[in-house]
Amino acid sequence: MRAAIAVIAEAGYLKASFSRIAKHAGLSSTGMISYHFAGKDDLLAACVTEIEEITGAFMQPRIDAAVGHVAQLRAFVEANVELVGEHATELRALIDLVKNAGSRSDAVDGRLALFEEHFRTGQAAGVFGAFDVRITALALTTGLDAVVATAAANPPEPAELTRIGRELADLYVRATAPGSAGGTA
Amino acid sequence: MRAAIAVIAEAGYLKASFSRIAKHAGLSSTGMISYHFAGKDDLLAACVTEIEEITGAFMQPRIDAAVGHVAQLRAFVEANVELVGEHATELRALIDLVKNAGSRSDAVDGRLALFEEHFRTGQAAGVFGAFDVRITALALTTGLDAVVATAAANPPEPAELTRIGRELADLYVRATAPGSAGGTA
Amino acid sequence: MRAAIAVIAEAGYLKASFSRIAKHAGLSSTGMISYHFAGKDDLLAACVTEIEEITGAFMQPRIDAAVGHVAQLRAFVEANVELVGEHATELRALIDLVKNAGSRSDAVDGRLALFEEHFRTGQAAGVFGAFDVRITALALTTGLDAVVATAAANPPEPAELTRIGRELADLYVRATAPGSAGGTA
Amino acid sequence: MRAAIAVIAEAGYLKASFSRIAKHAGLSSTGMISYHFAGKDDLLAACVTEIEEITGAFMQPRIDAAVGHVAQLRAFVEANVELVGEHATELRALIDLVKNAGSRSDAVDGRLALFEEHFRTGQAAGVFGAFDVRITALALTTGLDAVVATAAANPPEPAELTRIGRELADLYVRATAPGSAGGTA
DNA sequence: AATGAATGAGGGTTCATTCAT
DNA sequence: CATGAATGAACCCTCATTCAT
Repeated sequence: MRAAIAVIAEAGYLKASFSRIAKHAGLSSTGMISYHFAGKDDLLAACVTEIEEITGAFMQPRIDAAVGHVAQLRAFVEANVELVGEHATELRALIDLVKNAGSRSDAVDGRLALFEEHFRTGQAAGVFGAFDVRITALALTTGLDAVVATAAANPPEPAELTRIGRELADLYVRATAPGSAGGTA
Repeated sequence: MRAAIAVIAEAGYLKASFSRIAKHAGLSSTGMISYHFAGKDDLLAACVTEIEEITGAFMQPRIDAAVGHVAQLRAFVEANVELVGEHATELRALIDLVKNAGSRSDAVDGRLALFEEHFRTGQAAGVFGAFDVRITALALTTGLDAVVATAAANPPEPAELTRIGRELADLYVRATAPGSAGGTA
Repeated sequence: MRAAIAVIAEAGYLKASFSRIAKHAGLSSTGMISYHFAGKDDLLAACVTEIEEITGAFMQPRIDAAVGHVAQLRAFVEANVELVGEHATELRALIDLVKNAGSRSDAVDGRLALFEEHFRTGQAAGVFGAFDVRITALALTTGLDAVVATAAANPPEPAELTRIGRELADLYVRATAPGSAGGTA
Repeated sequence: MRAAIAVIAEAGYLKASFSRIAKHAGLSSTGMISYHFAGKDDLLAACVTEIEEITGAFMQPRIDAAVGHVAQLRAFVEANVELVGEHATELRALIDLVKNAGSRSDAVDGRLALFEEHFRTGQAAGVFGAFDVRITALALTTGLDAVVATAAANPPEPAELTRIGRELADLYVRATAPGSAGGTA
């Protein structure tokens, strides 16, 4: 399964065939994969779960440590970007998996809903502007993914990573801030 | 080639095989496709070009009509979202193609560079904040794509489309505006 | 498709894989079979149809030439056995296909129904005894198949074939004749 | 081994893989099956033997109780059909095994030889007609199998079972009776 | 007696591509 | 411009068998 993740990260979802995974795992045939997993979907779902545990273990504490809706948004973004420093491979795989989801996308929908809810309660608390939460959540989560994916493609140094995270967080904080924004001109 | 676009939009990049495209085009064999196009990459590249001409014809005038960096940013976003009303199929195909680009992505890189340059000159003119142009361009273009893709998946009414475009443009204008940005809290 | 029939006849239904059929047909890969037929079931159904046309062309005239229910029963049995002389391969294949039917068995059910109906009208005409038509039809058709299959396995000389047909027809005529039947001792 | 019989009866010979049998037996691996049996043929042969002991225990006494060749033929047929009431599963499996015999068919050949010999001695005793014993034995045994198989597929009530047995026995007694049968018309 | 992992072969199917017609 | 047949590779999956533990 580590092999599957590695192959997806390196060769991409499309090329992640059982053959390639088996070879990468040092197996002589694809039979063993079918033996351990009910099918390709099963394997991929297992990968998603595994990776999410890893990323969750990294990100959750940092998010919980933040106080207030804005700080938590910032923490989420920064933690996600910093994650590239420690789990670039897993992130590359995860993003590719999520992109070609089709069905296995409980995760992605979950995060979207989480953002929406976060924005909604933040708006009620007056710390976010009066934007459409669905559209905003969608745009910002996918934008975040793209930045993470790009960073994970060839990971920069930690300092640069921190800078990217802060830049993006700034961007998102600005975008969601209340105040005198967005007249038609 | 219209058939190819239709198939990609309906069945997705992954399932867009020559057989399926041929059937959709009323051809009884895949031979003709190989005859007209050098290979699969060639066909897909041609599709991208074709679609871009269509979208360009729609968007370019609206962008050109806008005056000033901010208004042009807004025009780009709104035009792109409104495009869903007239070319949902093409947009679905294009976004799927771009997602699974790999190589054919001159287009995507082009748009990214365009955004970066737009931000840079806007910053020089003092109408945008001092953000990192690369990160911002990346996050905003992909976020835009996601919103467009979601809208194109099952297109809403024109009025709703206009609203979505304005919401997203507002978000992006806020995100790129100069001023009192992103303190750590 | 002739290859498929030949392989089924020689190697049996179980071993009739696409590989074997392709090799026997002089094809270099199994792809062509999947190209011409929607699936294995499709191929096998086509074989059944093909064989039934062949056997029908041989048997039907002889059955039609017979007058009366008893003579027609005899004609059917004898024609079926004589068929071995000219189409042993096809018969072997057909019987193997029918044995492992599962679904494709319109044919087998058809013949069974035909026998039942023939017995029923014959009983009404008073030329057959008062036996249960379903049980009788079932037992006699499968018995016929077994004799044909055995003969087809290594076909005897025409004269012997004729003898076998007459013997079996005699047996069936006796079995279905009206009169002093089956006391418990 | 009981598991093997059950699986063959339910899923059919074709689908009776070691995996399925192991699962049905509550084993977590197929290893144990290969450990206990030399191979698949060995397992299947063992199943045949096992089932034949069961059926023999039921049928033999009833056959022995009958006096005279005709009565014994009747007893065999009726006992075999009645067996469905008590061992439908085993019968389904046995018939499937015998159908796809290939090699393991000592049993089936044995029964055939037994019938032939029974007919021969009966003919010598003058209680059977002058038919060809081989052809007759073949047709009647397979016909019997088909009726049993159909009954075993979804077993009817005991009374109906008795009726079927008697009907079939009547048929066979008639078919083998001596006398003025089978002129060419 | 039982497990779990591994193997190697074979299964049917789909694909992009080629080519004579 | 179009067809239809053919190729060779890759795909996911199932199988019987083996073996260390």
